[in-house]
Amino acid sequence: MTTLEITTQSITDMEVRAHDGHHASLRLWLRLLSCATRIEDTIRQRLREQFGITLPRFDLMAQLEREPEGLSMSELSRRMMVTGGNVTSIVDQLEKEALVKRQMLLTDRRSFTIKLTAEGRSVFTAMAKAHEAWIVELLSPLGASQQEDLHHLLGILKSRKHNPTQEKT
Amino acid sequence: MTTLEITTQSITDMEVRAHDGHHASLRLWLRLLSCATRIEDTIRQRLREQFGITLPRFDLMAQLEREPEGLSMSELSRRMMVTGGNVTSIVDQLEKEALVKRQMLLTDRRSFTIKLTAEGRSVFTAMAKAHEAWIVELLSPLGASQQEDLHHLLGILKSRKHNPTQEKT
DNA sequence: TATTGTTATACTCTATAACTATA
DNA sequence: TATAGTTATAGAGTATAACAATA
Repeated sequence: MTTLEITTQSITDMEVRAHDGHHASLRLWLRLLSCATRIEDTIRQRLREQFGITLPRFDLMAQLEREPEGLSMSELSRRMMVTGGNVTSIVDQLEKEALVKRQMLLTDRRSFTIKLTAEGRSVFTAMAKAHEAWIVELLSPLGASQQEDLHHLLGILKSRKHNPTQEKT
Repeated sequence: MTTLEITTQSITDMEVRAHDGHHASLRLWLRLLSCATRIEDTIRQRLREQFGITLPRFDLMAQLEREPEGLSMSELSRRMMVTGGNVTSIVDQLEKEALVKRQMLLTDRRSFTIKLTAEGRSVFTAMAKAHEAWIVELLSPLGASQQEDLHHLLGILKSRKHNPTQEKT
């Protein structure tokens, strides 16, 4: 992409080389972002059209699906990386649709456990199946070994922690 | 990631293999999404903290920066893939800050051309420079040749068109 | 009639901060 | 005091649809 052409004038050869590397990184980033966004938008749209659900609600249900014992609000907040108030509203909506339930805790009356309802579990299973098929379809331009390569490269990229709230150097 | 474990019981070996491939695609997708989101969030946060600007406004300015002749509202809408009303509000905000300007068109009095102001251009240059350095930093876990590999693989992924509003097969 | 752009409205997600109840 | 969760508020981005002006 040429979205971000540099406007610097009169630079040396070394700087040119550095800028070339910079531009390569930029192009890579724009391509990465574009791939991810396009797939995400497709998923988002299909989830809404076919199941009347949003991605955050789907994600919250996915968190619960893998934890049959349920999760507390604060744990959901931590895992979904959003603040508590937002979890409250997402859980409210899902509870209104009887897809999840709040369960009192005997040990701590401030807290409770969020679980999928039976219906929530069954609905989620259907959604997850469709979701998985969409992903397979959308990634299909890449063969299996290419997907492995990509997985590996992204693993390296992911390995370095980005902690924007704390990192300073 | 194991976010979306399948709950199907009693499946045959072939189905297991298919599901393994499916799971591999899912894991790949979740990793891709996670990498993109983490970088994007970091960029978003730094743009706001250091320049008081949002990503869509930055993106709109980037579109204008590469088109010295300016762009119409509808062309901006097309390129940014958002509806017209949203472009109006983003341009309104940028115009209020004197970073872009609307310019009357003599040939069509319904339309006009959006351009960066001199200040907008200078501000954008500074932001783009910082932005580029952030990208270089955030992609630095990967070496140059790994970045090339990643770029290539994503190119393949991107090549297949996803047109969610039209595709039907 | 079709197109350009604006306005109005509504919805979702998000963060922040004040608040209640409990530990 | 600290923690769990809720509520209230505000802001951004988005889509849809009705609208005015012009082509």
